[in-house]
Amino acid sequence: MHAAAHDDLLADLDARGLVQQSTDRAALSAWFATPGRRVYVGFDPTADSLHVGHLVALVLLRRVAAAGHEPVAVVGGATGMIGDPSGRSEERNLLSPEQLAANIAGVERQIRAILTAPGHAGDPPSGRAHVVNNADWTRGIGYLEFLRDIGKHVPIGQMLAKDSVRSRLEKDGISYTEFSYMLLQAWDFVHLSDALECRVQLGGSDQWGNITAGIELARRLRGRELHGITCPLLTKADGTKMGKTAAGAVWLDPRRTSPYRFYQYWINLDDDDAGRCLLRLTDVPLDEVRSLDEARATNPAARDTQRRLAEELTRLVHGASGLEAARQATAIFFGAEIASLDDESLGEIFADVPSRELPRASLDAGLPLVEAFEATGLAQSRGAARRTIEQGGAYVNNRRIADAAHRLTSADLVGQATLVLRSGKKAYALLRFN
RNA sequence: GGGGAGUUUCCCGAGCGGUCAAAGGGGUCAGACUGUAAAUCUGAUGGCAUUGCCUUCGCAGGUUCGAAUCCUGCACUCCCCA
Repeated sequence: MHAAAHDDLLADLDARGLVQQSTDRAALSAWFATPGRRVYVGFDPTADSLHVGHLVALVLLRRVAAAGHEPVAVVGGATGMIGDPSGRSEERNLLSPEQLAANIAGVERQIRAILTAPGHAGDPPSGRAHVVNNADWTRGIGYLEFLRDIGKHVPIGQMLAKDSVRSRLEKDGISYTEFSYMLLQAWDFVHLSDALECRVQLGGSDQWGNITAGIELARRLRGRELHGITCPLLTKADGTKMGKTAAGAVWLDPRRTSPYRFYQYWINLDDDDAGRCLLRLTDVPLDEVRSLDEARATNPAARDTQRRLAEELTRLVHGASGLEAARQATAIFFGAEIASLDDESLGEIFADVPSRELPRASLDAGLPLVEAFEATGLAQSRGAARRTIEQGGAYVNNRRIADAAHRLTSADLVGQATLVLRSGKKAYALLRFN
């Protein structure tokens, strides 16, 4: 990223509101004065896909690269076996080795894709990116060895003082396993400073305790000074977590969250949230962010910020083709005319909409609309379907049908065998006939 | 161990022999308004069918023409005294 290549990383993070806490600024600044510095962020493979909550960390790594340094993404093959107690009120369930392996594979693939995706102006990322698995340097260490070489240098008093541990001790307690988590992460940091000359760890504010544990360990073990920066956890104006919807988390994996729904998530954000996300999660230049802020203040209805945010992030995560698909689906979902589409494009556009197959013969006698609504799950019962229809909330192929006795026939088909039902403004379902 | 209060439809909460599928609020769904927002307003909200029928008020029995409402037993929850 040529324009940004030699910008000061710290200034960039500051300007975008991405610094919550950090170790000594002067020392950090001095270290970053040399290009090509390695900086790491850890990702624990708790699922086979990352979600929106991980975007800040991913984007942090991209900023590291943009500033002319080398991002190091650590996938927690080892730490994922233990479970990070940070920010958790309860003990986690352990993942099975098979599940963990699948998660690692999925998460690694996503990290690589994001770190190599082109930036907002289509420019490719500069420099090298490292993706490593902490199981690789943890696996071979025996328990006794670990206790003697690492555990010996970690005072229990400091461990007990960490928020993540203390809050758990005050509530339901914590297992020895999760208690030990921070030692593993601390050792990661020391190892990365040995192996890759990586001296800075970034993370969410809930990682501060784990990061400082690593810094402390390096000081005792190697007499080496490491640094850490945390960024504020991204939350929404209403206090809820970013990336949570009624339907669950918003995932980066298109099989879990389609590009359309991913795009829609950002489009639907509140003004303030969208502004903050644009600043923190995209590499849209600051002067453009500012002009969008102004545009939002004077003409919020245009929702330029939301649109821009959705475009940037959908392209980053799902690529240009994913963005195109999301836009196309958006046009259909809110535009109306469906009649001219064929079965194939219907299937693509409505990919993440529930669908139901019915025998073609059911159309011959006329399929009651109430039954169709119930069959697709758009209505929980025929009575509920009838109410929706009578209240004017039922649509067939985006045309309102207000007659509860209405029957569907083959004349209602779009393409050869598909029919699009809608309840209310946004709830769609597909009916296919064979 | 002794005394008292309770268990209602998704949630909270009225009902205390028929007019109760059960007030009110929340939630949810739909409509209007709108910026695919927030707020607000309107309607709907057990199931099935065109009057109507069926299943619901902790569980099991009973009294009654008729019970969520009365009686008996059981289970669970809460409060007070030991």
